Amino acid sequence: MTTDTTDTAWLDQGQQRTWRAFLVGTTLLMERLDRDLRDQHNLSMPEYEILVRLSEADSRCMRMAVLADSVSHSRSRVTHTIARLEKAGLVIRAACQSDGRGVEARLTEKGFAALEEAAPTHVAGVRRFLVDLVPEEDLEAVGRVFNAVADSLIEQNPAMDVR
Amino acid sequence: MTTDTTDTAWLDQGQQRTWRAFLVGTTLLMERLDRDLRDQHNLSMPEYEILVRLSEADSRCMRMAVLADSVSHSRSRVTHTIARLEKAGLVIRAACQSDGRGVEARLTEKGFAALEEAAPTHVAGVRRFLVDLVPEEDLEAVGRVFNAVADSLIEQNPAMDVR
DNA sequence: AGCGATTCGTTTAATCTTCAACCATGCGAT
DNA sequence: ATCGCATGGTTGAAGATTAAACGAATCGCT
Repeated sequence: MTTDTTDTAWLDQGQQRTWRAFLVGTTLLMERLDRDLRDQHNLSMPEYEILVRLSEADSRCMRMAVLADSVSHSRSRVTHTIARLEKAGLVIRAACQSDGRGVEARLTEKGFAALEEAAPTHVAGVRRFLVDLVPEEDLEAVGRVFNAVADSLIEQNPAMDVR
Repeated sequence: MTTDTTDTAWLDQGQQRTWRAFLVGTTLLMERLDRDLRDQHNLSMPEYEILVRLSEADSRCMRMAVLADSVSHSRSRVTHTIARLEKAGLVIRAACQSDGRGVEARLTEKGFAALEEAAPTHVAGVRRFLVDLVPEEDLEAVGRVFNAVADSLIEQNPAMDVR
């Protein structure tokens, strides 16, 4: 924008540069982590994230809605993702005991094994392309910032296992 | 992961929390900015980004490949995005003078107007859900971090208009 | 108990992105 | 000149995500 007849509070040059670096950086980072997982372990990032959450849950099993909230994806999306994982035999679905509407997704042994295999690749990527690249205090700042962002965007969200 | 027979350099708890906050935060942030643009201006984030780049270029016109590099999207993706924008009349394509293979995308008046309309919405969102939420020095850290990330992931990329 | 409003999860279709194959042009060496 | 190869960009199909509509079960209230 050059001439400006609005009263919009534009970003200053530094903020602008930060914002674009963020956009480009995340685009490249996500793409790279995703590609590595796909090429080496036949998993996408979203699929991997789901497996991680399940692996940490009691009896490696979670309700669909809780799972959806924990990764901040839509329920529809999680339904599709779980469907794929189920087809691959990494997860299995079962009706929920306590709530007739509910469905629980449980990690299979095969799913757990797949996660164990993929994890080192993923973590190495996160280190190599992010964590090990910058001073610890900058990384901590990133943590503060995105916690604030997430908090400000989560309104009606009971499942606070998010972080 | 609980028991660990690998020699993988796992993330410590703080790094882990940072990483997850980043994932969840960016997911929610992007989704929100995208939704706002769509609802109010019928533009997606990627489309908006393309329009921004074009608006800043000489004669509001760029080669496809340069455009692709500048937003860090695949060429195929940019082809599709530009096709949509062209159908909407916001952009027009023309053969490149100097290089018979080349195609230039030029912002139309209508496209420029659409961008002028959408920009305040977008910037307000970036402020509200990111910039205004955190101390300036934390934001600057974010800039440093993602510049480093982008740099480390850009190898063979001649177009350095990225930032 | 019964009724309306919510919540849960799925489904289908539309939209967007990725992937692989492809043609045309330009470049460099011979 | 011409051959081989790299680059620029598009295409169509496959894959993933979003959006909207839906049925089923639960909850809250009376």
